[in-house]
Amino acid sequence: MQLSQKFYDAFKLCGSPPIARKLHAQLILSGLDASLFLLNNLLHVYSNCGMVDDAFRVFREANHANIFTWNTMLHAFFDSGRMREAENLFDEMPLIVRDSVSWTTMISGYCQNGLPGHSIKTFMSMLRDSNHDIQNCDPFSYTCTMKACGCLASTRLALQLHAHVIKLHLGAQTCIQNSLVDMYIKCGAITLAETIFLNIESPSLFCWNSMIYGYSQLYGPYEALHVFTRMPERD
RNA sequence: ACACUGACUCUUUCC
Repeated sequence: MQLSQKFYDAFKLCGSPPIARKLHAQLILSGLDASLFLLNNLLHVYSNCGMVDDAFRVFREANHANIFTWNTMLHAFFDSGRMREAENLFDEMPLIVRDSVSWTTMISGYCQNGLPGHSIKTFMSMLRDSNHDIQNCDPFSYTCTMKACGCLASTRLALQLHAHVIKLHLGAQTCIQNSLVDMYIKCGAITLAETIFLNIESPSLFCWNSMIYGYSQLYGPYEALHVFTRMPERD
């Protein structure tokens, strides 16, 4: 077995700061810290262990950062609530490097840090600034944006996003349907959620849970329970 | 090198 493979496996298992540091030291000693692939994995390990500063040190010392390096670091900052640093990093990213993952990380990062309004603004920037249409058709960008819309509880915006995903022919994708249902529920627009839900041949667990939540909020526990009993598979 | 980055619901007993 290759040594690099061993590092890769060890990174996958590593969940504690002392082990992370030890692996880092051994990576340097072995000379394999020249491998960007392994450095990217180390970056992810540091991020998972809540060691953002160590992650950033690895990032700065990496000679030729690729898209994985940038995006992993971006996510690391948001994960630890360091939004300003995430923003700075995003601004520093060369435009050629930025991809739909970078944008989606920004959108979801703001939302997870309690700033759904920023998510929407970022989404608008994405549509405006990235000329590549392919980059604007990533379903993950829309699931994250719709989540932010739900947090804002804006039915008006929800309808616009809905029209947008239909126009891009993303409406048949399961994750998009999940997000549409949940977005409308969070906006309190249960009729619109039902319209989507009833048109899905086999709704996912995500959808069912969103509907149950919606009914419980609007009609109380008994109606919610009624929906629950109609689920084909309960867990 | 077919390995590395972002999602969508609920839950996750401190009181």
